Amino acid sequence: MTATEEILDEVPWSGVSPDAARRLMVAAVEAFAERGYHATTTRDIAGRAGMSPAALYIHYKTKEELLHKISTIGHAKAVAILQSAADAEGTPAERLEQAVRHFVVWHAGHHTTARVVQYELDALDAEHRAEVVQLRRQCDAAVRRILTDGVKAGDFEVPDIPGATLAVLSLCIDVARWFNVAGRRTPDEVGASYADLVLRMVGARPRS
Amino acid sequence: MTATEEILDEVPWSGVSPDAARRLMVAAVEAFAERGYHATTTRDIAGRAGMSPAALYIHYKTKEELLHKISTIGHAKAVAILQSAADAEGTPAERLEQAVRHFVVWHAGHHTTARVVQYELDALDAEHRAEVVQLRRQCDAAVRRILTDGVKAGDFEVPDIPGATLAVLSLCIDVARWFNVAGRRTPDEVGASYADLVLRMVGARPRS
DNA sequence: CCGACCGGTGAGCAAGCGCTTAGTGCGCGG
DNA sequence: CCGCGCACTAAGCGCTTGCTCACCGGTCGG
Repeated sequence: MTATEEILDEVPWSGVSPDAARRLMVAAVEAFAERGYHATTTRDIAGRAGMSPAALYIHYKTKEELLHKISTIGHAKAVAILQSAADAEGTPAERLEQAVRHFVVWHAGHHTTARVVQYELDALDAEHRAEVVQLRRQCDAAVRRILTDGVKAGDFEVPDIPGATLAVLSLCIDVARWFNVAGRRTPDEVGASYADLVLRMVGARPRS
Repeated sequence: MTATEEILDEVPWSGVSPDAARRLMVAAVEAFAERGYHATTTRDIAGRAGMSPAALYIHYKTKEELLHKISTIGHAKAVAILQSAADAEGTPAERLEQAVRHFVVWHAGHHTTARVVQYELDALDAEHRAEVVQLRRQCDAAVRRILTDGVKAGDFEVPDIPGATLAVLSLCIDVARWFNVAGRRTPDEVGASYADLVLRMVGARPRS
């Protein structure tokens, strides 16, 4: 099994139990991704899960708690993907290639989840948002570490490492916005293409 | 006056009249950018404009019409920036540099407007959304034209022109999401930096 | 000097929202 | 075969929402 298949096979909330709570979470992810958090009603979520509106409140205190749980699970996965690439063996170019490819494959393959995770952050209340922002900083740190290593080794040519880190993450994250299952590109293709684009952005010397 | 200053000086809705309608539009842009379309109430918009809730409906039929007008004006500006760069004299690299720089300067300098324009599209009703999607296609066409010219001239090395077009626009658009006035970067700096990154992405030969 | 006009207001309607509560059906230990 | 616990529902509460409407005050042509 390839790393790509691993990323796509795993349903992010497979660890959520009981079954009814998971069904509600899946329904919420779909609804939030389609219409946005504020435009989604608790009745809509419960309806998609085949339950009455009140059932939601047996498993979650509020609608916002649902979003918070989704966001936390999603961000944890993002951090795991990027840190795993940053910690991997190999040249900085290989690690950056892996980071971007896996990160993009995840955003494309799970674009409904990713859309919620990346674009509904403002709907969280202050405390929960602060929690999630911490996880995002870890994403930033992982990418920055790879770039720094590459510059130190003389493999990358990057005048502004924080700026380049931001641009790389921004490029990958925005995949969740435009990726469309009906489109011609598979997650794998986008991942490979984006890895190539990013290596060029950081001025990686072609492998000899 | 530099092109950058021109882009930033012009308030996008300076052509909106009468004065009260413009004040309402400015208020709506701020509110939509801060909290999102669905989380913004008509009372909030009217309040920011210093008017009663009912005043909104003298100048706009619905809250959605306000969003539609904002979106149309914003997209028209985006199309103008990109087409102007595509039509400009100069090498493909120079035209691409100008397109990205001006587009990014606009997204950073008017990041509240840009956020609404780029991220609240789904809140439009079907007919209005279709209208705006047409304008977005023109953005795509302008960038694609520059890339095609560059490849034909042998100046760029791009294996997948539609894919690269998408990536370039995606990178620029996402600036509206993360750009923060309190941050250290000015719109000009981000624009210059992003133009450089994009030229690398398309494998532009360094100018001789 | 007047009355038509028009941008703006105060009050409020119908609908829909997040969430609660009293009650129901069902599985399971004794 | 009973009765308890619990996941779940029907009904609905209090509130906010987008939007409306009767009314008001300043301006201006005649």
